[in-house]
Amino acid sequence: MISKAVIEANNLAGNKGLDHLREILQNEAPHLLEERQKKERRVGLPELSNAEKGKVVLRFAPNPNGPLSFGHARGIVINGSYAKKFEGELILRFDDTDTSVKPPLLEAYQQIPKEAEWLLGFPPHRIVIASDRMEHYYEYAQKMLSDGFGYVCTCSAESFREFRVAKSECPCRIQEMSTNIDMWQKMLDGTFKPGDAVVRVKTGMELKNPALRDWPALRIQDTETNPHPREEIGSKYRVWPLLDFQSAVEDHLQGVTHIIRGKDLMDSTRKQTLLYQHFGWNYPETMYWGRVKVHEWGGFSTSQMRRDIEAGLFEGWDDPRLPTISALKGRGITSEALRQFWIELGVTQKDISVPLATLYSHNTKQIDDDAPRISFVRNPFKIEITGEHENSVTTSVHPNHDSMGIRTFDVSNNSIFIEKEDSDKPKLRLKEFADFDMDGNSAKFISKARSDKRPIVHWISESDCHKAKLIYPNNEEILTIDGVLENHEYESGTMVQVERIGYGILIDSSTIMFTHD
RNA sequence: GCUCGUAUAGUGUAGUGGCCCAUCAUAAAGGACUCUCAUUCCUUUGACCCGGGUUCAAAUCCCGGUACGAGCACCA
Repeated sequence: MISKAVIEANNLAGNKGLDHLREILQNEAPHLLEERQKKERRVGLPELSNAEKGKVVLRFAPNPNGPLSFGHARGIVINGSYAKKFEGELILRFDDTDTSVKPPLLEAYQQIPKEAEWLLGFPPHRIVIASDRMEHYYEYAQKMLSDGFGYVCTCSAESFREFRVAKSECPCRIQEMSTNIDMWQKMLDGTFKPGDAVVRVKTGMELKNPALRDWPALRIQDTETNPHPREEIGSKYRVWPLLDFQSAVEDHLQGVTHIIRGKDLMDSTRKQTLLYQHFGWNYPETMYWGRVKVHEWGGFSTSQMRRDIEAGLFEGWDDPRLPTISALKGRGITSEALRQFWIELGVTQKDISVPLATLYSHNTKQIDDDAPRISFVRNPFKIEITGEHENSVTTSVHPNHDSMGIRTFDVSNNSIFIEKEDSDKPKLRLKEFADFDMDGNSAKFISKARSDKRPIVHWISESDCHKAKLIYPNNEEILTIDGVLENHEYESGTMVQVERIGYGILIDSSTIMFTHD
Protein backbone atom coordinates (compact mmCIF):
# COMPACT_ATOMS: atom_id res chain seq x y z
CA MET A 1 0.00 0.00 0.00
CA ILE A 2 2.65 2.48 1.10
CA SER A 3 5.17 0.99 -1.28
CA LYS A 4 2.75 1.40 -4.14
CA ALA A 5 2.16 5.02 -3.31
CA VAL A 6 5.88 5.69 -2.98
CA ILE A 7 6.63 4.07 -6.34
CA GLU A 8 3.85 6.07 -7.89
CA ALA A 9 5.21 9.27 -6.42
CA ASN A 10 8.74 8.45 -7.51
CA ASN A 11 7.56 7.78 -11.05
CA LEU A 12 5.70 11.02 -11.06
CA ALA A 13 8.86 12.81 -9.96
CA GLY A 14 10.82 11.02 -12.65
CA ASN A 15 8.40 11.93 -15.40
CA LYS A 16 7.38 15.42 -14.53
CA GLY A 17 10.19 16.55 -12.24
CA LEU A 18 10.36 17.35 -8.55
CA ASP A 19 8.86 20.77 -9.07
CA HIS A 20 5.66 19.15 -10.17
CA LEU A 21 5.54 17.22 -6.90
CA ARG A 22 6.18 20.35 -4.92
CA GLU A 23 3.29 22.00 -6.70
CA ILE A 24 0.96 19.20 -5.75
CA LEU A 25 2.11 19.37 -2.14
CA GLN A 26 1.78 23.12 -2.14
CA ASN A 27 -1.86 22.70 -3.05
CA GLU A 28 -2.75 19.68 -0.99
CA ALA A 29 -0.49 19.71 2.06
CA PRO A 30 1.63 22.84 2.40
CA HIS A 31 2.72 21.95 5.95
CA LEU A 32 4.85 19.09 4.62
CA LEU A 33 6.93 21.49 2.59
CA GLU A 34 7.75 23.60 5.60
CA GLU A 35 9.43 20.67 7.29
CA ARG A 36 11.81 20.38 4.40
CA GLN A 37 13.86 23.26 5.76
CA LYS A 38 17.38 22.08 6.34
CA LYS A 39 17.97 21.32 9.98
CA GLU A 40 20.46 23.54 11.72
CA ARG A 41 23.66 21.95 12.85
CA ARG A 42 23.67 21.64 16.59
CA VAL A 43 26.40 23.72 18.13
CA GLY A 44 27.64 23.60 21.66
CA LEU A 45 26.58 21.25 24.40
CA PRO A 46 24.07 18.45 23.77
CA GLU A 47 20.68 18.60 25.44
CA LEU A 48 20.50 17.71 29.09
CA SER A 49 17.65 15.33 29.78
CA ASN A 50 15.14 16.29 32.43
CA ALA A 51 16.74 19.65 33.02
CA GLU A 52 14.61 22.45 34.33
CA LYS A 53 15.88 25.99 34.33
CA GLY A 54 16.98 27.06 37.80
CA LYS A 55 16.73 23.55 39.24
CA VAL A 56 19.84 21.92 37.94
CA VAL A 57 22.58 20.91 40.37
CA LEU A 58 25.82 19.51 39.03
CA ARG A 59 29.11 18.70 40.61
CA PHE A 60 32.71 18.22 39.82
CA ALA A 61 34.55 16.04 42.32
CA PRO A 62 38.31 15.84 42.00
CA ASN A 63 40.66 14.16 44.40
CA PRO A 64 42.78 16.98 45.82
CA ASN A 65 45.94 14.90 45.46
CA GLY A 66 47.31 17.61 43.23
CA PRO A 67 46.22 20.75 41.43
CA LEU A 68 43.98 20.49 38.39
CA SER A 69 45.25 19.07 35.16
CA PHE A 70 44.15 19.39 31.57
CA GLY A 71 41.76 16.46 31.91
CA HIS A 72 40.07 17.92 34.97
CA ALA A 73 39.28 20.98 32.92
CA ARG A 74 36.78 18.92 30.98
CA GLY A 75 34.82 18.14 34.13
CA ILE A 76 34.80 21.74 35.21
CA VAL A 77 34.01 23.22 31.83
CA ILE A 78 31.24 20.77 30.90
CA ASN A 79 29.53 20.68 34.28
CA GLY A 80 30.00 24.40 34.77
CA SER A 81 28.65 25.25 31.34
CA TYR A 82 25.50 23.25 31.96
CA ALA A 83 25.07 24.89 35.35
CA LYS A 84 25.36 28.27 33.70
CA LYS A 85 23.10 27.38 30.79
CA PHE A 86 20.34 26.19 33.11
CA GLU A 87 20.93 28.84 35.75
CA GLY A 88 21.67 26.08 38.20
CA GLU A 89 24.50 25.35 40.55
CA LEU A 90 27.91 23.80 40.30
CA ILE A 91 29.34 22.09 43.35
CA LEU A 92 33.06 21.67 43.68
CA ARG A 93 33.60 18.67 45.89
CA PHE A 94 36.87 17.41 47.26
CA ASP A 95 36.79 13.63 47.35
CA ASP A 96 39.58 13.34 49.87
CA THR A 97 38.70 10.06 51.56
CA ASP A 98 41.87 8.18 50.80
CA THR A 99 44.91 8.85 52.94
CA SER A 100 47.34 6.27 51.63
CA VAL A 101 46.96 5.38 47.96
CA LYS A 102 46.24 8.89 46.72
CA PRO A 103 46.83 11.12 49.71
CA PRO A 104 45.48 14.66 49.46
CA LEU A 105 47.86 17.53 48.92
CA LEU A 106 47.19 20.40 51.29
CA GLU A 107 47.94 23.17 48.79
CA ALA A 108 45.37 21.74 46.40
CA TYR A 109 42.50 22.76 48.68
CA GLN A 110 43.44 26.38 48.07
CA GLN A 111 44.57 26.11 44.50
CA ILE A 112 41.76 24.08 42.96
CA PRO A 113 38.95 26.57 43.71
CA LYS A 114 41.03 29.36 42.19
CA GLU A 115 41.81 27.34 39.09
CA ALA A 116 38.16 26.33 38.81
CA GLU A 117 37.08 29.95 38.93
CA TRP A 118 39.64 30.91 36.31
CA LEU A 119 38.40 28.15 34.03
CA LEU A 120 34.74 28.88 34.55
CA GLY A 121 34.74 32.62 34.69
CA PHE A 122 32.72 32.35 37.89
CA PRO A 123 33.35 30.70 41.25
CA PRO A 124 31.70 27.35 41.98
CA HIS A 125 28.43 27.88 43.83
CA ARG A 126 29.23 25.48 46.63
CA ILE A 127 32.37 23.84 47.90
CA VAL A 128 32.07 20.56 49.77
CA ILE A 129 34.93 18.74 51.43
CA ALA A 130 34.22 15.06 51.97
CA SER A 131 36.48 14.84 55.01
CA ASP A 132 34.28 17.46 56.70
CA ARG A 133 31.22 15.32 56.15
CA MET A 134 32.23 12.12 57.86
CA GLU A 135 29.41 12.18 60.42
CA HIS A 136 26.88 12.10 57.61
CA TYR A 137 28.53 9.12 56.01
CA TYR A 138 28.59 7.31 59.34
CA GLU A 139 24.92 8.04 59.82
CA TYR A 140 23.98 6.43 56.53
CA ALA A 141 26.38 3.55 57.08
CA GLN A 142 24.61 2.80 60.34
CA LYS A 143 21.23 3.08 58.71
CA MET A 144 22.40 0.65 56.11
CA LEU A 145 23.37 -1.84 58.81
CA SER A 146 20.30 -1.37 60.95
CA ASP A 147 17.97 -1.61 57.96
CA GLY A 148 19.67 -4.83 56.94
CA PHE A 149 21.03 -3.95 53.52
CA GLY A 150 24.61 -3.67 54.64
CA TYR A 151 26.91 -5.90 56.63
CA VAL A 152 30.33 -5.92 58.17
CA CYS A 153 32.56 -8.33 56.33
CA THR A 154 35.75 -9.75 57.79
CA CYS A 155 36.77 -11.73 54.77
CA SER A 156 40.12 -10.81 53.29
CA ALA A 157 40.10 -9.07 49.95
CA GLU A 158 41.49 -12.24 48.38
CA SER A 159 38.92 -14.59 49.80
CA PHE A 160 36.07 -12.25 48.96
CA ARG A 161 37.32 -12.15 45.41
CA GLU A 162 36.73 -15.90 45.28
CA PHE A 163 33.19 -15.49 46.56
CA ARG A 164 32.63 -12.82 43.97
CA VAL A 165 33.89 -14.97 41.12
CA ALA A 166 31.93 -17.99 42.36
CA LYS A 167 28.76 -15.94 42.83
CA SER A 168 28.55 -17.34 46.36
CA GLU A 169 27.77 -15.52 49.56
CA CYS A 170 30.44 -15.01 52.16
CA PRO A 171 29.76 -16.18 55.73
CA CYS A 172 29.47 -12.61 57.04
CA ARG A 173 26.49 -11.87 54.82
CA ILE A 174 23.97 -13.73 56.99
CA GLN A 175 25.02 -12.18 60.28
CA GLU A 176 22.34 -10.82 62.59
CA MET A 177 21.73 -7.12 62.38
CA SER A 178 22.88 -6.78 65.99
CA THR A 179 26.14 -8.52 65.17
CA ASN A 180 26.72 -6.08 62.37
CA ILE A 181 26.11 -3.12 64.68
CA ASP A 182 28.49 -4.67 67.17
CA MET A 183 31.21 -5.14 64.60
CA TRP A 184 30.65 -1.64 63.29
CA GLN A 185 31.48 -0.38 66.76
CA LYS A 186 34.64 -2.47 66.71
CA MET A 187 35.60 -0.86 63.42
CA LEU A 188 35.09 2.55 64.95
CA ASP A 189 36.79 1.91 68.29
CA GLY A 190 39.92 0.33 66.90
CA THR A 191 39.33 -3.28 67.81
CA PHE A 192 39.48 -4.05 64.12
CA LYS A 193 42.65 -2.99 62.35
CA PRO A 194 42.96 -1.85 58.75
CA GLY A 195 42.18 -4.81 56.52
CA ASP A 196 40.29 -6.68 59.22
CA ALA A 197 36.82 -5.57 58.23
CA VAL A 198 34.83 -3.58 55.70
CA VAL A 199 31.20 -2.58 55.40
CA ARG A 200 29.53 -4.00 52.31
CA VAL A 201 26.28 -3.19 50.57
CA LYS A 202 24.00 -6.15 49.94
CA THR A 203 23.40 -5.92 46.25
CA GLY A 204 23.35 -9.63 45.45
CA MET A 205 26.13 -12.09 44.72
CA GLU A 206 24.26 -13.53 41.75
CA LEU A 207 24.36 -10.27 39.79
CA LYS A 208 25.72 -10.97 36.34
CA ASN A 209 28.07 -8.02 36.40
CA PRO A 210 30.81 -9.06 38.85
CA ALA A 211 31.67 -5.43 39.58
CA LEU A 212 28.36 -4.91 41.34
CA ARG A 213 28.35 -7.88 43.72
CA ASP A 214 28.19 -6.76 47.36
CA TRP A 215 30.57 -3.90 46.83
CA PRO A 216 32.53 -2.38 49.71
CA ALA A 217 31.28 0.90 51.14
CA LEU A 218 33.60 1.73 54.03
CA ARG A 219 36.99 0.54 55.20
CA ILE A 220 39.51 1.19 57.95
CA GLN A 221 42.59 3.32 57.35
CA ASP A 222 45.57 3.67 59.63
CA THR A 223 45.33 7.37 60.27
CA GLU A 224 47.61 7.15 63.30
CA THR A 225 50.80 6.55 61.36
CA ASN A 226 49.31 8.03 58.21
CA PRO A 227 47.11 10.95 59.26
CA HIS A 228 44.90 12.88 56.89
CA PRO A 229 46.90 15.92 55.77
CA ARG A 230 44.21 18.36 56.87
CA GLU A 231 45.17 19.26 60.41
CA GLU A 232 41.57 19.50 61.60
CA ILE A 233 40.98 15.92 60.40
CA GLY A 234 44.34 14.29 61.07
CA SER A 235 43.79 11.09 63.01
CA LYS A 236 40.22 11.87 63.98
CA TYR A 237 38.65 9.07 61.94
CA ARG A 238 39.64 5.49 61.39
CA VAL A 239 36.72 4.33 59.30
CA TRP A 240 36.48 5.98 55.91
CA PRO A 241 33.94 5.65 53.10
CA LEU A 242 35.02 4.52 49.65
CA LEU A 243 34.23 6.60 46.60
CA ASP A 244 31.02 4.85 45.59
CA PHE A 245 29.45 5.20 49.01
CA GLN A 246 30.68 8.68 49.81
CA SER A 247 29.80 10.03 46.42
CA ALA A 248 26.38 8.43 46.36
CA VAL A 249 25.39 9.72 49.79
CA GLU A 250 26.80 13.17 49.17
CA ASP A 251 25.10 13.54 45.80
CA HIS A 252 21.83 12.80 47.51
CA LEU A 253 22.45 15.18 50.40
CA GLN A 254 23.43 17.98 48.04
CA GLY A 255 20.44 17.43 45.79
CA VAL A 256 22.52 16.74 42.70
CA THR A 257 20.27 16.36 39.67
CA HIS A 258 22.77 15.52 36.93
CA ILE A 259 26.09 13.72 37.01
CA ILE A 260 28.38 14.08 34.03
CA ARG A 261 31.61 12.14 34.32
CA GLY A 262 33.98 9.75 32.63
CA LYS A 263 32.59 6.50 31.31
CA ASP A 264 35.06 4.62 33.47
CA LEU A 265 32.54 5.34 36.21
CA MET A 266 29.61 3.67 34.47
CA ASP A 267 29.74 0.76 36.88
CA SER A 268 29.81 3.28 39.70
CA THR A 269 26.46 4.50 38.50
CA ARG A 270 25.15 0.96 38.55
CA LYS A 271 26.56 0.29 42.02
CA GLN A 272 25.21 3.53 43.36
CA THR A 273 21.81 3.02 41.80
CA LEU A 274 21.51 -0.24 43.77
CA LEU A 275 22.35 1.68 46.94
CA TYR A 276 19.82 4.37 46.08
CA GLN A 277 17.16 1.70 45.69
CA HIS A 278 17.90 0.48 49.20
CA PHE A 279 17.58 3.97 50.57
CA GLY A 280 14.54 4.70 48.44
CA TRP A 281 16.19 7.60 46.60
CA ASN A 282 16.16 8.51 42.94
CA TYR A 283 19.45 8.46 41.14
CA PRO A 284 20.41 11.60 39.21
CA GLU A 285 20.49 11.74 35.41
CA THR A 286 23.87 10.68 34.12
CA MET A 287 26.04 11.40 31.09
CA TYR A 288 29.51 10.15 30.29
CA TRP A 289 32.51 11.13 28.27
CA GLY A 290 35.24 8.86 26.97
CA ARG A 291 38.95 8.90 27.54
CA VAL A 292 40.98 11.74 26.11
CA LYS A 293 44.60 11.56 25.13
CA VAL A 294 46.64 14.38 23.74
CA HIS A 295 48.96 13.41 20.89
CA GLU A 296 51.85 15.36 22.32
CA TRP A 297 51.43 14.20 25.90
CA GLY A 298 50.08 10.67 25.79
CA GLY A 299 48.55 9.64 29.07
CA PHE A 300 49.29 11.35 32.33
CA SER A 301 48.23 10.95 35.92
CA THR A 302 48.26 13.30 38.86
CA SER A 303 49.99 10.69 41.01
CA GLN A 304 52.76 10.22 38.48
CA MET A 305 53.28 13.96 38.09
CA ARG A 306 53.49 14.28 41.84
CA ARG A 307 56.19 11.62 42.02
CA ASP A 308 58.12 13.25 39.17
CA ILE A 309 57.97 16.65 40.77
CA GLU A 310 59.08 15.28 44.11
CA ALA A 311 61.90 13.47 42.34
CA GLY A 312 63.05 16.78 40.90
CA LEU A 313 62.24 15.96 37.28
CA PHE A 314 60.09 19.06 37.05
CA GLU A 315 60.29 22.47 38.66
CA GLY A 316 56.82 22.29 40.14
CA TRP A 317 53.18 21.90 39.20
CA ASP A 318 53.41 24.88 36.88
CA ASP A 319 56.43 23.56 34.98
CA PRO A 320 55.60 24.45 31.37
CA ARG A 321 56.15 20.88 30.21
CA LEU A 322 53.38 19.57 32.46
CA PRO A 323 49.75 19.25 31.39
CA THR A 324 48.42 21.09 34.42
CA ILE A 325 46.08 24.04 34.39
CA SER A 326 48.65 26.24 36.07
CA ALA A 327 51.26 25.31 33.48
CA LEU A 328 48.92 26.00 30.58
CA LYS A 329 47.89 29.30 32.09
CA GLY A 330 51.52 30.21 32.61
CA ARG A 331 52.26 29.36 29.00
CA GLY A 332 49.60 31.73 27.75
CA ILE A 333 46.63 29.48 27.10
CA THR A 334 43.45 31.40 27.89
CA SER A 335 40.56 29.98 29.84
CA GLU A 336 38.21 30.87 27.00
CA ALA A 337 40.27 28.72 24.63
CA LEU A 338 40.11 25.84 27.08
CA ARG A 339 36.35 26.25 27.43
CA GLN A 340 35.78 26.29 23.69
CA PHE A 341 38.07 23.35 23.22
CA TRP A 342 36.19 21.14 25.67
CA ILE A 343 32.77 22.23 24.56
CA GLU A 344 33.70 21.48 20.98
CA LEU A 345 34.71 17.94 21.96
CA GLY A 346 31.30 17.59 23.53
CA VAL A 347 30.11 14.73 25.71
CA THR A 348 30.61 11.68 23.52
CA GLN A 349 31.60 8.30 24.89
CA LYS A 350 34.28 7.79 22.30
CA ASP A 351 37.88 7.44 23.40
CA ILE A 352 39.70 10.11 21.51
CA SER A 353 43.16 11.45 20.89
CA VAL A 354 43.42 15.10 20.02
CA PRO A 355 46.33 17.21 18.82
CA LEU A 356 47.26 20.36 20.69
CA ALA A 357 46.86 22.22 17.40
CA THR A 358 43.12 22.24 18.05
CA LEU A 359 43.58 23.97 21.39
CA TYR A 360 46.12 26.35 19.91
CA SER A 361 43.81 27.42 17.11
CA HIS A 362 41.17 28.35 19.69
CA ASN A 363 43.80 30.25 21.62
CA THR A 364 45.02 32.15 18.57
CA LYS A 365 41.49 33.37 17.96
CA GLN A 366 41.34 34.63 21.54
CA ILE A 367 44.63 36.44 21.67
CA ASP A 368 45.56 37.66 18.21
CA ASP A 369 43.44 40.81 18.23
CA ASP A 370 44.99 42.05 21.45
CA ALA A 371 48.54 40.79 21.07
CA PRO A 372 51.00 43.58 20.33
CA ARG A 373 53.62 42.71 17.73
CA ILE A 374 57.12 42.65 19.06
CA SER A 375 60.49 41.92 17.53
CA PHE A 376 62.75 39.28 19.03
CA VAL A 377 65.94 38.45 17.18
CA ARG A 378 67.27 34.96 17.85
CA ASN A 379 71.02 34.44 17.72
CA PRO A 380 71.57 38.11 16.91
CA PHE A 381 73.92 38.96 14.08
CA LYS A 382 75.11 42.54 14.17
CA ILE A 383 75.38 44.48 10.93
CA GLU A 384 76.41 47.99 9.99
CA ILE A 385 74.11 49.65 7.53
CA THR A 386 75.59 52.01 4.99
CA GLY A 387 74.11 54.51 2.59
CA GLU A 388 71.57 57.32 2.66
CA HIS A 389 68.83 55.88 4.82
CA GLU A 390 66.45 57.59 7.20
CA ASN A 391 67.34 57.95 10.86
CA SER A 392 64.23 56.41 12.31
CA VAL A 393 61.67 53.81 11.33
CA THR A 394 58.11 53.52 12.55
CA THR A 395 55.82 50.56 12.36
CA SER A 396 52.51 49.58 13.88
CA VAL A 397 52.00 47.77 17.14
CA HIS A 398 49.29 45.70 15.44
CA PRO A 399 48.84 45.73 11.66
CA ASN A 400 45.06 45.38 11.93
CA HIS A 401 44.54 47.88 14.73
CA ASP A 402 46.01 51.35 14.32
CA SER A 403 44.52 52.30 17.66
CA MET A 404 47.18 50.23 19.38
CA GLY A 405 49.80 52.78 18.38
CA ILE A 406 53.17 52.75 16.69
CA ARG A 407 56.69 51.60 17.42
CA THR A 408 59.71 53.71 16.56
CA PHE A 409 63.27 52.49 15.97
CA ASP A 410 66.26 54.82 15.98
CA VAL A 411 68.73 53.73 13.30
CA SER A 412 70.91 56.85 13.32
CA ASN A 413 73.92 54.94 14.64
CA ASN A 414 73.70 52.44 11.75
CA SER A 415 73.90 49.43 14.00
CA ILE A 416 71.20 46.76 13.86
CA PHE A 417 70.63 43.09 14.61
CA ILE A 418 69.18 40.46 12.36
CA GLU A 419 68.89 36.75 12.97
CA LYS A 420 72.03 34.77 12.22
CA GLU A 421 69.97 32.56 9.99
CA ASP A 422 68.96 35.54 7.84
CA SER A 423 72.49 36.87 7.52
CA ASP A 424 73.48 34.59 4.66
CA LYS A 425 70.75 35.92 2.41
CA PRO A 426 72.53 38.18 -0.08
CA LYS A 427 69.61 40.53 -0.50
CA LEU A 428 66.95 41.22 2.03
CA ARG A 429 64.39 43.73 3.09
CA LEU A 430 64.39 44.93 6.66
CA LYS A 431 60.73 44.89 7.49
CA GLU A 432 59.06 48.30 7.28
CA PHE A 433 62.46 49.89 6.69
CA ALA A 434 64.24 49.41 3.36
CA ASP A 435 65.93 47.02 0.93
CA PHE A 436 69.58 46.18 1.62
CA ASP A 437 72.30 44.18 -0.08
CA MET A 438 74.38 42.16 2.32
CA ASP A 439 78.13 42.13 2.37
CA GLY A 440 79.50 40.20 5.32
CA ASN A 441 78.53 42.17 8.40
CA SER A 442 77.63 45.29 6.59
CA ALA A 443 74.53 45.98 4.54
CA LYS A 444 74.19 48.56 1.83
CA PHE A 445 71.03 50.64 1.53
CA ILE A 446 69.32 50.12 -1.82
CA SER A 447 65.90 51.72 -1.63
CA LYS A 448 63.18 52.64 0.78
CA ALA A 449 60.47 51.26 -1.45
CA ARG A 450 60.43 47.60 -2.33
CA SER A 451 62.62 47.13 -5.37
CA ASP A 452 62.14 43.40 -5.86
CA LYS A 453 60.81 40.30 -4.19
CA ARG A 454 63.72 39.84 -1.80
CA PRO A 455 62.76 38.16 1.49
CA ILE A 456 61.45 40.32 4.31
CA VAL A 457 63.15 39.81 7.64
CA HIS A 458 62.58 41.30 11.06
CA TRP A 459 65.34 43.22 12.82
CA ILE A 460 66.05 45.50 15.77
CA SER A 461 68.19 48.60 16.06
CA GLU A 462 70.92 48.24 18.62
CA SER A 463 69.80 51.38 20.44
CA ASP A 464 66.24 50.11 20.94
CA CYS A 465 66.82 46.62 22.24
CA HIS A 466 68.03 44.67 25.19
CA LYS A 467 69.28 41.17 25.79
CA ALA A 468 66.46 38.70 26.30
CA LYS A 469 65.57 35.06 26.11
CA LEU A 470 62.81 32.99 24.60
CA ILE A 471 61.78 29.96 26.62
CA TYR A 472 60.59 27.14 24.46
CA PRO A 473 59.08 24.21 26.34
CA ASN A 474 59.68 21.01 24.47
CA ASN A 475 58.33 17.62 25.43
CA GLU A 476 61.27 16.56 27.54
CA GLU A 477 63.35 19.67 27.97
CA ILE A 478 63.02 23.40 28.12
CA LEU A 479 64.99 25.15 25.43
CA THR A 480 66.21 28.66 26.05
CA ILE A 481 67.01 30.75 23.02
CA ASP A 482 69.13 33.84 23.60
CA GLY A 483 68.54 36.96 21.62
CA VAL A 484 67.67 40.60 21.71
CA LEU A 485 64.20 41.96 22.30
CA GLU A 486 62.75 45.23 21.25
CA ASN A 487 62.45 47.66 24.20
CA HIS A 488 58.90 47.80 25.51
CA GLU A 489 56.81 48.70 28.51
CA TYR A 490 54.41 45.80 28.60
CA GLU A 491 53.67 44.22 31.94
CA SER A 492 54.49 40.65 32.82
CA GLY A 493 51.72 38.38 31.64
CA THR A 494 51.07 40.28 28.42
CA MET A 495 50.43 38.06 25.42
CA VAL A 496 52.54 39.15 22.48
CA GLN A 497 52.97 38.06 18.89
CA VAL A 498 56.67 37.65 18.26
CA GLU A 499 57.15 38.60 14.62
CA ARG A 500 57.93 35.65 12.37
CA ILE A 501 58.07 33.31 15.38
CA GLY A 502 54.70 32.92 17.05
CA TYR A 503 52.75 33.85 20.15
CA GLY A 504 54.24 34.16 23.57
CA ILE A 505 53.65 35.49 27.04
CA LEU A 506 55.96 37.95 28.78
CA ILE A 507 57.39 36.47 31.96
CA ASP A 508 59.31 39.66 32.64
CA SER A 509 60.60 42.50 30.47
CA SER A 510 63.36 40.34 28.98
CA THR A 511 61.85 36.87 29.04
CA ILE A 512 59.22 35.46 26.72
CA MET A 513 57.59 32.10 27.18
CA PHE A 514 56.70 30.65 23.79
CA THR A 515 53.02 29.72 23.60
CA HIS A 516 52.47 28.33 20.11
CA ASP A 517 52.86 29.19 16.45
C1' G B 1 37.38 -15.14 32.17
C1' C B 2 32.82 -12.23 33.39
C1' U B 3 30.44 -7.48 32.66
C1' C B 4 29.85 -2.81 30.32
C1' G B 5 30.68 0.78 26.51
C1' U B 6 32.16 2.98 21.70
C1' A B 7 32.87 2.75 16.23
C1' U B 8 31.17 9.10 10.54
C1' A B 9 37.22 12.52 6.32
C1' G B 10 44.33 12.65 9.10
C1' U B 11 42.11 14.60 13.96
C1' G B 12 37.63 16.03 16.47
C1' U B 13 32.36 16.69 15.65
C1' A B 14 26.79 17.21 13.62
C1' G B 15 23.34 13.67 12.35
C1' U B 16 18.09 9.53 16.43
C1' G B 17 14.38 6.02 9.24
C1' G B 18 13.27 9.78 3.67
C1' C B 19 15.94 16.71 4.29
C1' C B 20 22.60 13.01 3.64
C1' C B 21 26.21 11.40 -3.47
C1' A B 22 26.44 13.40 4.90
C1' U B 23 27.50 19.17 8.85
C1' C B 24 31.07 22.23 11.05
C1' A B 25 35.90 22.91 12.94
C1' U B 26 40.87 21.66 12.71
C1' A B 27 44.98 19.72 9.87
C1' A B 28 47.01 19.37 4.81
C1' A B 29 47.52 21.48 -0.29
C1' G B 30 46.75 25.73 -3.47
C1' G B 31 45.40 30.88 -3.92
C1' A B 32 43.97 36.24 -2.44
C1' C B 33 45.26 40.12 0.99
C1' U B 34 49.45 41.65 3.89
C1' C B 35 56.39 45.22 4.27
C1' U B 36 55.71 38.80 9.97
C1' C B 37 56.44 31.94 8.61
C1' A B 38 50.73 36.43 12.12
C1' U B 39 45.58 37.61 11.35
C1' U B 40 41.56 37.51 7.65
C1' C B 41 39.32 35.53 3.19
C1' C B 42 38.62 31.93 -0.99
C1' U B 43 39.32 26.96 -3.26
C1' U B 44 40.57 21.78 -3.18
C1' U B 45 41.48 16.96 -1.18
C1' G B 46 39.09 13.76 2.29
C1' A B 47 34.54 9.67 6.06
C1' C B 48 29.34 6.55 7.61
C1' C B 49 34.39 -0.50 10.70
C1' C B 50 32.79 -5.40 8.17
C1' G B 51 28.77 -8.98 7.02
C1' G B 52 23.78 -10.18 7.23
C1' G B 53 18.65 -8.70 8.30
C1' U B 54 14.07 -5.41 8.90
C1' U B 55 11.90 -1.54 5.56
C1' C B 56 9.25 1.17 -0.36
C1' A B 57 13.57 3.78 2.13
C1' A B 58 19.24 2.58 6.87
C1' A B 59 24.97 6.59 8.82
C1' U B 60 20.40 6.12 11.69
C1' C B 61 16.69 0.06 13.83
C1' C B 62 18.03 -5.49 14.76
C1' C B 63 21.62 -9.66 14.75
C1' G B 64 26.62 -11.46 14.15
C1' G B 65 31.77 -10.32 13.54
C1' U B 66 36.05 -7.19 14.13
C1' A B 67 38.72 -3.26 16.51
C1' C B 68 39.47 -0.18 20.53
C1' G B 69 38.44 1.26 25.64
C1' A B 70 36.65 0.60 30.65
C1' G B 71 34.97 -2.01 35.29
C1' C B 72 35.41 -6.63 38.25
C1' A B 73 40.54 -2.32 44.38
C1' C B 74 39.83 -2.37 51.75
C1' C B 75 42.13 4.16 44.69
C1' A B 76 39.46 8.32 42.92
